[in-house]
Amino acid sequence: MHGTNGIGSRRRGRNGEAFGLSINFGPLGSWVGFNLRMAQEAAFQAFSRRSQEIGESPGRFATLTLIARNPGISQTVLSLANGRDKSSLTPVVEDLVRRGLVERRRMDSDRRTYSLNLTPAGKKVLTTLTRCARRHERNLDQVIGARDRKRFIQILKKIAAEIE
Amino acid sequence: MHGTNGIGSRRRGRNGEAFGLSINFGPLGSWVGFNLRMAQEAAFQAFSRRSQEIGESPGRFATLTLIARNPGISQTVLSLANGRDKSSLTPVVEDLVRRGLVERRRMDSDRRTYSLNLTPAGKKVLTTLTRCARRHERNLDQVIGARDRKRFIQILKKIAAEIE
DNA sequence: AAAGCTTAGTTTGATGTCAAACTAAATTCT
DNA sequence: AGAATTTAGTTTGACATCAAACTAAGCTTT
Repeated sequence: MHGTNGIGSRRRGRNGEAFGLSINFGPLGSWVGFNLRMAQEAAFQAFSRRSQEIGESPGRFATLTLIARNPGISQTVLSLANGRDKSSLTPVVEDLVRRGLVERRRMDSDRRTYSLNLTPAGKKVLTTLTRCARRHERNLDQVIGARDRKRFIQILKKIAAEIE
Repeated sequence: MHGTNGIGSRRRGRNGEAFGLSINFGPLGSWVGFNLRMAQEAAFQAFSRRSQEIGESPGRFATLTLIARNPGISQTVLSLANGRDKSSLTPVVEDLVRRGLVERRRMDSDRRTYSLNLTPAGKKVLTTLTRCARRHERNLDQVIGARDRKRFIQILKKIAAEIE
């Protein structure tokens, strides 16, 4: 605490941490919630820039990966896996289908359910996006350090799974 | 990697991690970006629920804290500290002023700039919110574990500051 | 001191998101 | 079998956010 936290000290980070002014963050500096948000935002922005360079929206990446890894997955399951509400998925899938990256057909067994699969074009786009994501990850790894990386991810998973 | 990651195993988490189905997360499971997003989302939802119980929006909390700790702060600096675009702050400040939690007056030295301060009512609300946030943090601490907490926050800060 | 540049904040338009209401299909109950 | 309930996906309405264009005030340069 008095851990004012070093942020106001001199950085040229992208979003919120650039200023020579010294800000008093009070308790925020030592709270997980706030730092989690700042880190997530920064990482997202970084990936966003990268993926826009190759003309794709960053949000499509997890969606395409999940479809690739779980062929025939339904929208509801996909939205759960992806941590978004199913209603958010509707326009995303629409867009992916429209652009010919995903194929979507009703299940025979249950005609409410859609079955999603990547098209060859979708696979190709995913390959490109994955390369891009790998560079991004390598970058994050450098910041985190190989020593802490595994533990760090473990904690993130634990938070996602267990927080009340 | 083969760390398919344990998520599909059995959880009742709030947002995206509840399902008995086993999903193949592919590389996502071991990537920082994805796990960061899932953790942030879960933590945010948890705090959101708590703060709504006391009738406040979760986003107001950091804003009020920063104003309290930096009396007379300007909107631009506040938005930087908070990691949001200055344009996002406009309606937030409007709302806080309207509800009598924040006082905002033009600076004498530079009449473009606003000078923000908490009103007594604002201080009171912040006290309540802070109590609520402390409970939330205690909860997070339990999940993270005292041993790793400090290092974990350090890494989050590092990501926020250094990621390209 | 007038012209041009910079800065603080607002407005506008696009996105992404959630939650609740809705539709249609499937299942369960009696 | 018919009614009631559940489930998959869509629609709608609210909100948060960003980025770019804008306005007004201040600063700089000549």
